[in-house]
Amino acid sequence: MRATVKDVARRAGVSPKTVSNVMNGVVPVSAPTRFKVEQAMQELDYVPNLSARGLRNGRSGVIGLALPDLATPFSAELAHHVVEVAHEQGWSVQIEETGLDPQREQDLMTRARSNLIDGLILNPVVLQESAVKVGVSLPPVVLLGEVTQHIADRVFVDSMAAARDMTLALAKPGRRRIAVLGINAARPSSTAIHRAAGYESALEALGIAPDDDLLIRCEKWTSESAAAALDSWLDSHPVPEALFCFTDSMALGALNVLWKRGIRVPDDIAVAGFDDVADGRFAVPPLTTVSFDRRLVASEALRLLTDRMTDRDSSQRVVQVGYSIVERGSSTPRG
Amino acid sequence: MRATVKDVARRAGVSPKTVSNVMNGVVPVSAPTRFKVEQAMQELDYVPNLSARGLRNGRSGVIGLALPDLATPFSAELAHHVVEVAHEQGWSVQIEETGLDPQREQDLMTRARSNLIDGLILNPVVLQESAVKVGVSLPPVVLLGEVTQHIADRVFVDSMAAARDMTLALAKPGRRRIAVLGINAARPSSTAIHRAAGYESALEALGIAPDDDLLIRCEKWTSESAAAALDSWLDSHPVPEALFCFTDSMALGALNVLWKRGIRVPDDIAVAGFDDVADGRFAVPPLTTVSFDRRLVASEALRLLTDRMTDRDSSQRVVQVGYSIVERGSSTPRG
DNA sequence: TTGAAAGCGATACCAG
DNA sequence: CTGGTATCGCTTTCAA
Repeated sequence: MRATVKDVARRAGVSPKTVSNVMNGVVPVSAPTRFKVEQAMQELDYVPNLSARGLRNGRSGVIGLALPDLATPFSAELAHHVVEVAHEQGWSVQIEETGLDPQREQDLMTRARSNLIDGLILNPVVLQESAVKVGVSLPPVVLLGEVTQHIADRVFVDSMAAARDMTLALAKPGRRRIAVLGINAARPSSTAIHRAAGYESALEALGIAPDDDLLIRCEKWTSESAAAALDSWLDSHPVPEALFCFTDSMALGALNVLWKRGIRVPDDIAVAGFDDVADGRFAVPPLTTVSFDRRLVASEALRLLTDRMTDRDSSQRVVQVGYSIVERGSSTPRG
Repeated sequence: MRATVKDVARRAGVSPKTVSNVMNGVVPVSAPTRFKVEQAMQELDYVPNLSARGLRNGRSGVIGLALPDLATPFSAELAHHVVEVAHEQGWSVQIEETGLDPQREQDLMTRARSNLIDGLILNPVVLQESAVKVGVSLPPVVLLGEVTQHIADRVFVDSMAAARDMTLALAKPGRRRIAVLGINAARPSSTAIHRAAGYESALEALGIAPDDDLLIRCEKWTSESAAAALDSWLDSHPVPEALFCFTDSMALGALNVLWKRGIRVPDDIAVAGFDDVADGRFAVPPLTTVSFDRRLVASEALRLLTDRMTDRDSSQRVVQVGYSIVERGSSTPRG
């Protein structure tokens, strides 16, 4: 049987309370007592039962991280940073995948109340404003991305400005037929909406008339569906001068299709993505993209979350993380 | 304040035990009683406290998944499948990263005893046999990969046979100078050892004398370090006829370096990886690789783990998952 | 500074 | 089929 505080207390000749004091280190304990207790813990190979502690404290030491799909490089890199930052501060991370199912996002907010999670970092895809409202009385939630709501704390990158800047960068050498890949008309994600808006705003600034034929739809934001979407689109459209993909994963799929068709990048078409994932840096050619500090996103999210745990009533806080346009070989002549 | 079983019981006019029976559904409950209880739960917006349940049951409903680095595509895809499979069966998944630090793997086995985790799926990099031994009396552990030990259950792919087959496939068109990338001499991982052994065994079968100059070292198995390793190696070595990278991530880094140097793939050099990650399928050119069913790895690991929870004393079980050589454009002439 | 006892919320045992 | 009651392991009043 596993040792408990009682066992440790008995062996050390003290009370359970004292053992607890030694562990938590907030109430002062005399050096000899502390030593006895620590020795007893060693001898009994004592490990505290976190379920019991969680029950008593009302806190579990675990935060939830909910992402659409852990397998996409962007989510994976984000999760990596959240896990690292959280561990540094003594938190464990429970991973949830929401897929493309709005219901799952709802469910999660409920599950978060099961007290196995002290807070939730949620990267929503299709979260409606209503879903977040349910969350008011629940454990703290920090949203990642550009969800328009005014209740939960939030960390985001200005996707619209970034998309605008990227479009402008693609247009700079005089390119005018600029297509975008990633429009998801069926259930538009707020991210898609913002990036499309940035693209359109750039066209307007450039005096380029918007052309619906240059909006390439792609419901799932994976390399695979992006490749399929672009491939079939190219069957009925001429090659544009530039292609702005709403994520790097989609851009990698696009590069593959273009290569297969013998369309040269960047000579025949410039390609850009968004997120600056590792594989984009090593793509052939290396991918031009919008870069931002994912570790900062992770650490800010965690900061907001832990702050919120101690002060549930302060007003909503929003953190904006900067970005930069990184031009690589997929949009600039080989150097 | 949150509602408890007591509140629900009071409102439904029954005892707490009955509420519990309704929830767990194992003991029969009369229809009217069940209805009253369910209504009360609805009205009070009742959500069970999992910490309390965990304390009482000795089980938390959470499994741990420990990976070296969540940001690598292979780990990410694996995690994705584990999370999905686990959720289907009602488990939550806590993610831990071990990095390259053996100490972290040790720590984990201890942390798993904190009762917040009912079992652990561990993909070790450098776990020594001793580390697993500590785990005997602990919660169930399932190891992923080719760790040579005889205590914990394990799911693995025959890396050595796969590496041999891949080397033979690369050699088939008469290629003889076949280099490998991924030797990590400093702290050899068991995976590296197996794949290197497979490579050597293939050379022997082919009657090719092993050449240490063709063993390219690379301590970290990322695109980035692979690219750096290959780049500097090429400074002092002629281009080999083929390059077998121990993971797809490394192969992607290699493709990038070769492209930058104007070395054509597969015309000048054939390239292959291992793992069949999504980005490899869309690489330029698409990557030849060793493929295996990651979802099967995940589901088998979970099955072994849950079996072990109910029967801690049965003998070690080992599941081998098959593989196949997938030849794509990086090793075969364009079709 | 330390000890004794209560209680967090859910479940299992044993009656009825 | 249902109700009381003890209990899981830890922390936290309140006293000493």
